[in-house]
Amino acid sequence: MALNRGMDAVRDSAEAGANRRTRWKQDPEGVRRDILVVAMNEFAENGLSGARIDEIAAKTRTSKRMIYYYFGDKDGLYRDVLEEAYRQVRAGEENLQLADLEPVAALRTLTEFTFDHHRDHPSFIRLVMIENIHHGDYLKHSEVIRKLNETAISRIEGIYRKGVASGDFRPDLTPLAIHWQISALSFFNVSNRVSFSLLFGQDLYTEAGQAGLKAQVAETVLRFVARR
Amino acid sequence: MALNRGMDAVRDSAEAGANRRTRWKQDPEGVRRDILVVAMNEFAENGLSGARIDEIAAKTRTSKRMIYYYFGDKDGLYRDVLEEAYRQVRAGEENLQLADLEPVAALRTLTEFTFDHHRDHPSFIRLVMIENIHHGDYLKHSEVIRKLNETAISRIEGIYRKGVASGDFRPDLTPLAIHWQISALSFFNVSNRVSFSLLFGQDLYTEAGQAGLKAQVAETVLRFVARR
DNA sequence: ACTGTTTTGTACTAACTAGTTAAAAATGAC
DNA sequence: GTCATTTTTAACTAGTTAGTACAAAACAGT
Repeated sequence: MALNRGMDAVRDSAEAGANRRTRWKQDPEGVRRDILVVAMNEFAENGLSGARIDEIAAKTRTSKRMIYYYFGDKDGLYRDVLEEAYRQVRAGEENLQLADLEPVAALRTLTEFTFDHHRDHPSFIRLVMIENIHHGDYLKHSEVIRKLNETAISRIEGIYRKGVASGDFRPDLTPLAIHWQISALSFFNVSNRVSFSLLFGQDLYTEAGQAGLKAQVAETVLRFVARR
Repeated sequence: MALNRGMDAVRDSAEAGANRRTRWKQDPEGVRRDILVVAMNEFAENGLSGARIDEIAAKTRTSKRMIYYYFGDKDGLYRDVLEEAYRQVRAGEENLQLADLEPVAALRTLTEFTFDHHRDHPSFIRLVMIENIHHGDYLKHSEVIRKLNETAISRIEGIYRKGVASGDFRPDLTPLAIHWQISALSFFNVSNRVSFSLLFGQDLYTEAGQAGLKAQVAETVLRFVARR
């Protein structure tokens, strides 16, 4: 029974990646990815010390042995999960085309996109929360992640420059400050959803409430950068 | 050696509470409080599953046995820590006197106070983060905490009403929405400090940076509620 | 068929960790 | 002095958990 499940899984993932014939042998990449996906959920759900290797193993198509084969130990797995999470989220941001828009519209679009994007990636938000609780011990040692974040700032810088030039934006801000505002409001909406709705009611987290909140956040950011 | 430490500790806390003669026997309240303080730090620092009862016990003046004597189990201790944290933070907010101020000044004062207050209570912020990661499992079951939060909203409501009446504030907002904004910006500053400064530099977290950020947050809130 | 890589299963261990037992001593109210 | 409450000490248990040992099979390139 357990043996059958294992065999089928291997066959499935082999078939899935069988388009290209002569590259890899079985499906090491598939197995790695399978483990990463499951581990991301488990770490996001339970924290670093809360997540259980046996539980992760049970939810993969493969075995605990393979986790150690590919990731060494729990910390190694967590580190790779974190990097993968950042990579996924940043990859999703690349589709944005803001160059054609006028600055006000561009900033509104970017803010609303960020709001939605964070909302659509709660596991990522939770991993960032967890990493903050751990004082960034793992973020510190990942060079990969730092490089992924320069884009965010330079994207805003482009919009902001145009806005100042056109007279729509006030000239005394930094792109970093604007990014901080957008991040704070979009992040908090996801990170503190549980406690906020528990203490102050669900109104902000209905579909209508979220739509209103998104509009409110966009307006806050626009009012913040607007010339007086 | 360990014995001496234990004995001295008892004597210390007994002396500390020895002003009133004939009330309590030894110092059960003192012991409870000692444990709570240590446990709050440990839970805030390491999370619920990351915190170790033995470690907490070692850092108190008393013993592991007493933790179970007073709090039953780990969950009970965590629950009491959470309630104590909320009580402390809300108690600190009571000194605020905003009734005399005009609405704009009152809202600025409240926002700046909240910004500082969150910054001065990182352990509380971390406990809220942890509670959010645990889906509010413990917050849910605490009736004490819910009651502590009605004040926050009604305080804002008072200011907001006056501001709308005076024509300073626009009339289409709810006190909850304003509270959300103030909370989001003040909370994020503490909760995401590690990851943000790691990814985007320390500039916002120097003394000057924080002063600027506080002014910026206050201005954001004021622009948000201002009439156009 | 040969060979190195990938994959699996099972059982194991060594450390850790929440929680307990049990007995005794100190304390203070009466 | 009696007695219930509070406090201490240190060993112990039972369950959990990260990580390993070992043996063997399936696979793919040659």
